Amino acid sequence: MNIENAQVQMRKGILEFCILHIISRGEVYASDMLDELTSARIMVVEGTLYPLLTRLKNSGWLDYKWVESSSGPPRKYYVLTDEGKIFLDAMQATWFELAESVQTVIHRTEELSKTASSNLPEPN
Amino acid sequence: MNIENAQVQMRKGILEFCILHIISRGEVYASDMLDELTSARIMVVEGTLYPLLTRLKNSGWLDYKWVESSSGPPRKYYVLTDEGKIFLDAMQATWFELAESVQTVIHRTEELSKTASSNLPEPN
DNA sequence: ACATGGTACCTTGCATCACAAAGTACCTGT
DNA sequence: ACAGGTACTTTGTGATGCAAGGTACCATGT
Repeated sequence: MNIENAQVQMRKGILEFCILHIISRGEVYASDMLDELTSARIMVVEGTLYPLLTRLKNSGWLDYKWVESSSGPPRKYYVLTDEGKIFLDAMQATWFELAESVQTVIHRTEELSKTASSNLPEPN
Repeated sequence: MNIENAQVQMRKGILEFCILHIISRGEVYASDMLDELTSARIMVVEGTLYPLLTRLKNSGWLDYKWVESSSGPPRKYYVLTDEGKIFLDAMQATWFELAESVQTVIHRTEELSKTASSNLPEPN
């Protein structure tokens, strides 16, 4: 295991949440999402995004329609279903709770590192 | 896929970070960690924690020593190695960047939902 | 000595999922 | 017809969370 791998792990699940968010704004297709995620510094590649979209579609949270493009092959434009909106709300609540839990852990470490310093050898 | 599953996914990777944080405070054994994580409302079970500790140990970020208990079997007390401290710092930076990226996505959705309302059908 | 219950750590097997890589298909310009 | 760009799809691999079951140690009561 290395740091890159750990960073990837940390992003899992968050990705799903961010993609739902982007789709909630209105109809978008995959390349739109890639641009948006990249600009938010959340790196994703096609091999991750397309299977993820298919999974969300099969779960009933997304729907799509084919739209002809004036330059290139047709595109799948995705929208959130009503169920998807409910799911997104639940994910957002989970995100805030998780962020708060992590903050709790970080904060407690900082608190304890003050009081616990008396147990450590003195610095040079 | 269901909401519970999605919540589990979202927690992946974060767990590793939180466990390193807890160990960074001083020597602890697995049950200590479970208590601490539970009190921060981050649910973990033994089947997750033990393999994770083994992985972190094998990666060189943790070390442990056996300590006799006055009541029960001996315990493995874990500490961070120097490499582990560096890794923890990197994980913490990643966490803050990730939280900021997610905040960017949420914020942009809120902004666009204001201006984009003119494109939607009027409510009844 | 033996059984029981509690604590602590470990292992196996399964399902999920990110990702790389390779493939398919459509459109435009020359 | 061919080349190049865009868009979507599929296959295979490796990592890993977790449920379930297992092993081992200790203290207590009889």
